[in-house]
Amino acid sequence: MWWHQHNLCFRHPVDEDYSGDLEEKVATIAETDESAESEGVIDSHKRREILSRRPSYRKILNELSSDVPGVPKIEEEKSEEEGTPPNIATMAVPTSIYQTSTGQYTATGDMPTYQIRAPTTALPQGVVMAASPGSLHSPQQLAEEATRKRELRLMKNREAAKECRRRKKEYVKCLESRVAVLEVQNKKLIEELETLKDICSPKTD
DNA sequence: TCAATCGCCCGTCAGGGGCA
DNA sequence: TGCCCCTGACGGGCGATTGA
Repeated sequence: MWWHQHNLCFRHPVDEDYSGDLEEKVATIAETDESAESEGVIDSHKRREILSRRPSYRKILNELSSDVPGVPKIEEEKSEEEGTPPNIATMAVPTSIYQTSTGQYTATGDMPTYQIRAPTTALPQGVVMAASPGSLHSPQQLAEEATRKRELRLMKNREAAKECRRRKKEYVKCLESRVAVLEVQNKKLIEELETLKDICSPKTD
C-alpha cells in the first residue's frame, strides 16, 4: 500500500481517509502484497517521505488499467491544458462533465458551476512576460514583477489543485468499481470451491 | 433553537519528480 | 540545474445534521 493516512496521527477529516481505506480493501481483496511499511511505528518524517514518493493517481490508475482490462484510464486532458497558455483569461477549468477513456464516468456533478470562476486577482491576463528581468530598472518594477509572478504561480497552482482533486475522485471511483468486481469474483470462487468440495468429498455413511 | 460536529470543498504551501 | 507540474498537508469556510 502506498497510502496510509489512516495510520497517521494528524488525522484530517477529508477524503484521504476514505480513499486510504478503499485502497487497503482493494489490496486485501486482490491479494497484492505491497510492502508492510505500515507495520510498527514510523516517525512522521519518514512517513512523509514515503507518502510524498507515492506515484500520481494517473500513473497508478494507468498501471492498474494495464493489469486489469476493466479499469479505465485517467485521461491526460492535454487538449485543455496545453492548448491554451496558462495565463490567458479563458482558463479552461474542467467542467463537471468528464469521461474516462472507457466513458465509464461521465458526470460527477461535484464541481458546481458557481465555484468555477475567472481568476479575480489583478493579474494582467494575457500579458506574457511583458517585462523581462533584464529590462527592469526601478525596485518598484522589480517588486511588481515579483508580485505578478507570484500571482501567476498561485493561479496555476490553484487550477492544478482542482485538477488533482478531480483526478483523485476519479481514481477513488475506479477503486470502488474494482472492489465491487473483485468482491463478486471472490464470492463466485468461494461458491465454486464449496461445490467442488461437495463433489469430491467421500460420503461416509 | 442553537452550539457542536461532520463532510466537503477550496486556496495555499512545501517538496519531490520530470524534463529541457 | 532551474523551471514547472503534481500532490500531500494544512487551515478555513460553509451547509447539513445532530443532540441537548
